Parts: sequence; C-alpha cells; structure tokens
Amino acid sequence: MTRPKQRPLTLRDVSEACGVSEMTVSRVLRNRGDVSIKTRNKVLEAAKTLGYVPNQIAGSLASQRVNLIAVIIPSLSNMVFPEVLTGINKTFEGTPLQPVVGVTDYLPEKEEQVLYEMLSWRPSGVIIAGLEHSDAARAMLQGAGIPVVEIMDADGNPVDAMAGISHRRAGRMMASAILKEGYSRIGFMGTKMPLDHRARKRFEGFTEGLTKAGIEIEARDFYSGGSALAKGREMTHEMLQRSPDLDFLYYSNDMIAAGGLLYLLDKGVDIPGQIGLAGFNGVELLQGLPRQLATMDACRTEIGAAAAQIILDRNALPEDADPGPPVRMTLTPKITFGDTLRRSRRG
Amino acid sequence: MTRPKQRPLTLRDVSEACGVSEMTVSRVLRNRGDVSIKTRNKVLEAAKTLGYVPNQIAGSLASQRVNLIAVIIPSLSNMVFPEVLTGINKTFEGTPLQPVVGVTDYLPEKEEQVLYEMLSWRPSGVIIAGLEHSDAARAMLQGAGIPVVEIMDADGNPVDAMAGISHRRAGRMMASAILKEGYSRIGFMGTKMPLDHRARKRFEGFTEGLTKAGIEIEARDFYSGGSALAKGREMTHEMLQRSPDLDFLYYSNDMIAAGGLLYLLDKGVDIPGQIGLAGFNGVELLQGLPRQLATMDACRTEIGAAAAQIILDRNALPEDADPGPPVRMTLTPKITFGDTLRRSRRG
DNA sequence: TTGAAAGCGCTAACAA
DNA sequence: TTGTTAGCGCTTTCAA
Repeated sequence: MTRPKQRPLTLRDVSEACGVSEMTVSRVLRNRGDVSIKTRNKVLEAAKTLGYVPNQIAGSLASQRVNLIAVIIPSLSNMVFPEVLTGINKTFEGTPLQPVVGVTDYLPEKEEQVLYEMLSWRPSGVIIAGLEHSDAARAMLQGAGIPVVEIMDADGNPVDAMAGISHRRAGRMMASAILKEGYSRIGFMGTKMPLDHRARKRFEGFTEGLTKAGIEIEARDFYSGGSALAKGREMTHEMLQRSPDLDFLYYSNDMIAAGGLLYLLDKGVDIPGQIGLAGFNGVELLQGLPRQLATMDACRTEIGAAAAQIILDRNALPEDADPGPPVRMTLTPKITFGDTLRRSRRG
Repeated sequence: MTRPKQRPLTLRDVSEACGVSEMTVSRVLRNRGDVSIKTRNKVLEAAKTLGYVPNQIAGSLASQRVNLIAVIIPSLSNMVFPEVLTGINKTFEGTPLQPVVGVTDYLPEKEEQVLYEMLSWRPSGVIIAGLEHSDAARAMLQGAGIPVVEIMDADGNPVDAMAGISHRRAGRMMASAILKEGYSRIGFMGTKMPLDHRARKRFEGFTEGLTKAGIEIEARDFYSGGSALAKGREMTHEMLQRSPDLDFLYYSNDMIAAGGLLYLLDKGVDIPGQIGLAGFNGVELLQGLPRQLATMDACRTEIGAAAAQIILDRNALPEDADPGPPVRMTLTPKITFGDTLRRSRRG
C-alpha cells in the first residue's frame, strides 16, 4: 500500500522476505526444477503478499527467450484486420506466446520502422500482412533468424512461411461467376489505395477474367476517405448517371457495396434482375441488410489462426532441428451468392 | 545474407566491424552525447551494412527505462476500441512511446492476467478501459508506480488519472431528449452483457431519466452474439409484436439500431413520426443509411488522444517532481438528432 | 532439493 | 570526444 513507488520489487525482495535464495524463488515462480512443497508455499505467499510482478525484461535477457510475436498489419479501422487478430489471439491462448501488434497505415516506410522497432524486442516470430515489402524490410525479416509468416495474400514470393488467399484468383472467380449469369455491362468501384496490393490484385484478376471472355469493364471509379457506406451511395449514383446501362456492379469491399445496395433499393431498382451487385469480404457485421449481398469470404480468422499455428509449430521444434521447407498455405475463398447476384443453377 | 541465423548481432559486432568502442557505437545509435562526425559515419555505415538491430531488452534493463505503454481493452470486434486505439496511436506518433495492446474479452480474470503480463514488461504507463477492476487488478495498478489512465467511463473512482464520459449521464440525456419530443411509450434493446459496465450504466441512466418524469420503460430485450444488424431487425420485429403501441425505441448501440431502422423502413413505418429511434456511439461507418440515425457521440478518438497525452505529460516530468493531483477528464457527449428523432425546436 | 557464480547485451557514471 | 567499469534483474550452469 505505502511501498515506495519508485523501485519495483525484485526477486531479491521476495528472497529476503521468505528467507529462500533468489534462485529458488525464481524456480518456484517459473515452476521449473524440483522445489519442496514447503519452500514453494513460503515463496508463493511472500510473492503474493508483496505483490511481486516478475521482470520479463531481465528474464528474457538472461534466458535469451522472448515470448512475444510481432504482428504487423496495415490498419485497425478496416474490420478485416481485427478479425485476423482474433484468429491469432485464439490460437495463442493458453500458450506462452503473446502477440504484439504494430500498424503501418499501408505505408512502406512506416512498415519498415514498425518492423525495426518490433525486432528490437527480439520477438520469437513475425506475422506480417502482405507479400510486398521494401528491400530493407525483407532484409530485416530474412536476417532476424526467426519464423516469419506473411499473411492474407498468396500472389508473390514469401520470405519464409505464408498463409493467405490468392486475390487475383478471387477476382477471376468473381468475374466468371458474374459472366456465367449473363451479366455483361460491368462497373467497378473501389478504394483509391495504390498501396493496398490485395485490392489491386483483386481488381487485376477481375479485369483479367473479364478480358478472357472478351469483355471489358465499362466504368470504374475509385474513392478515398469518408464513410464507406455513404461513398457507396454517392459513387453508385454517379456511376449510373454516367453509364445507365450497366447491369452489374462489383465493389472492392462489402461496406461500399452495402451503400450501393441501399441506394439502388431506394431507387426501386430490381436487384439482381436489372442490376447485380457483389462485394468482397463476407463481413458478418452486414448480415441483416434488406438483401444479402453477394460476396467472397476472405478467410480472415482462419488465416490468423493458421499463421499463429505455423509459428507455434516452428517454436516447438528443438533448437537445432531442421525446420524443413517453409509452410505455404493457400486458402480458397468461396463465393456467397446471397440475393444480389442471379443464380441460374446451383454452383 | 548467409550470416548464421542463430546469433543476432550485438553492439560488439558493430564495434569490431568499425573499430570503435561499444560505448561510442551505442552513443551514435541513440544520438546521445557528442561524437565526431567521422566516427559517427563509420559506425552508422557498419551498423547498416551488418543489418544491426539494437536489443531493446538489454537496453531497457540497463537504462531502467521502457518506452512501452500498456493499453488494455475489452475487445477488438467492437469498432469503438480500434477507434480509441487510433487516437492513442496518433498522439504517440513521433514520440518514443509505443502502445502495446491487450484484450480482455470483458472478463475480469482475463483482465487481471493480461495486466500482470503487461506489467511484467515494466511499461511506462497503463491505459485501461473502464473503472471496474478486481481488487487484485487495482492493487497491481496502484503498486506499479507508473501513470495509469482509466478511460471511456467517468462514473466511479479511478485509481489515478481518468478520461471518459459519464454513461449514466448519457442515458439520462437521451431520456430527456426523447421525452421532450413527446414520445412516451418507450422500448429498449441492448446487448446481454453483464460485464459491459458502460452499457449497463447507460441503461440505468436512461431508465432513471424516464422515471424522474414518471415514465417507465414498456418493453426491454437483450441479446448476445450474432450479427448486430440482423439482431436489430429480429428484435425490433419481436418487440413490436408484443408491444405494438411503442412510439420510441432506444438501442444500446448504433449497429442494432441500424438493423431496427432498416426493418421499420421495410415495413413502411413512418420514422420519426410514428416511431422514433436512437442508438449510441456515432459510428462513422454507418453514415449513408437511408435515414441518419439519432445517436450520441462517445468521443472515442478524443478519449484515446487525451489518455495518451496524460501519459506523455506525466512522463515528461522530472523523475522526482510532484505530479500534482491526477488528471480527471470528463468529456461531454453530444446528441445527434439525425432523422430518426423528432426535433420540435433547435437544441 | 538448494545455492553460488557468471553473464545475457546494453547504458550510466565516471575517467582519460 | 572517447573509453572503462560496473551493474540492470534475471536465468544458466554447475557445485553442494
């Protein structure tokens, strides 16, 4: 209660309080080595009444082991990333490993800086979003000598392990699903994020899929900032002003797609007859819209869980064991047709 | 490239590579003390070509300073918390301080555990959501000897500093705004979260406000799990089945309120004439709904920023300075009337 | 089952 | 401006 604030307690304080050597106190608190029940209880009680909290900084330095896993993601405002974190957290629950999150705002320089700061804590692994990194960042990842899992993307060359989906393929799949249903005058709306490589790849895969069938996108529009729902309304309005003949609108995420959906329903447009719609992500948040949006599941929690598991497995290996070739896990997203994409036959 | 993976580089490696003492290398890398330009450049180059990343664990142990701030929140799935984090991040940007996030899932035991783990890294401050903590948790916060800011709530007794809003008052304010507009048959829908003290206080303040005007809530319903939007639809449907005469529905968050709104618009209900609606939070995400929802701003990013600033100020104080009485900041949420709560006159 | 000594990689304090 | 010395609070290793 009135313990001097300045100096936190040390092992020595506990040792003195219970008359047991620091070493034995340490053993008790870590459940390591054989300690007699009697000593054990003495130590535990002293630690508890003093309110001792071990110093991991000293512990990690001495043991050369750090139970931290660096998790590096572009953003927290896009629900996709918190969901990945949830998957990671769940898998690490009950293990000694602890995720520590860094946010890059989609900026390569910031990614580099965050990575540097995290590596300076000598974590036992890195989980990092995306496969595109600056040379310096790749060098750091290579040189750290710890397991690295690049997540959420599968189009490119990972430094080490990988767990993600192919966004290019996701775009192509959506293109072919749309074409199969007979839509042909297609517009695209997405974020203006030159640094969101996954959104870009999805778009590329989508146009590629259309092109292969001899179809070109008729309209496209990109936005940045603002509420996605409101943007979806506005942009859909504007796009249909300019190109009233469109019969399908593909959005780069479910939130703007929802905005578009609400707008079109307001206008009394027949969906999916007159115009079909699709988004991307399968955001649970949005179930409960007047129509269920066609979308694709990006396997977010699975990816988080898989990445965490890869790290766990690698850390379970004995120090000098050969880890074998790095795990490369490509998950396959599935299309949800919902009520906004015609479905002539069961797919 | 082919450096043996096992041993990370140390200051000594850099020192040997450039023929400068470890101490001077350390000085250069921390920009501390006077070092000649020539030596400086030599060191910097050596560090860069080797790819040296300093070891903060050793550094923090030696200097007895840790640039980490523990941030403890109940959840990441509720957008409220990522928004608070954004405010915290922004304020710490450009300072040496780094937030580290822990998630409690609204469970007191988990809060205790997360707090213990974070304190074992000897952070320079704690930002923690809520004012309700177990005795053990309060004891740890007290004993840590570092600045503690409890955030998001102002109804209760903080251990140290505080930055939040009074949820009880927020509930009362909404009650009086609703009554002023002549609504009188009122239903409430919210999450079934006995451990979400802020939601509970809002509800208590709300009923208290009604009671003072001689009005009782006519219907109430609580849910747990599932998509909030979908729940809002369902629950609104069911509540109006049971109590068709309600003229106002107050929801504990904007997401279920949005579900209710969409449902009522589907049914062709006149809003806000026949039934008024209000939620809580001012989630920017939802701008773009067919009607703008009445809600209250919970000042999330401001709270995050304020908390971070309190920590910064406290850390800027000289070691032995008297910090004075702890900062207690109570922000005042404002009602947004939107289109779902009648407004007879400008407020 | 317990303890003593050495040292993890760095920085504070002081000396040159 | 640079270098030397002595720890920071733990854990590893080895001895008792």
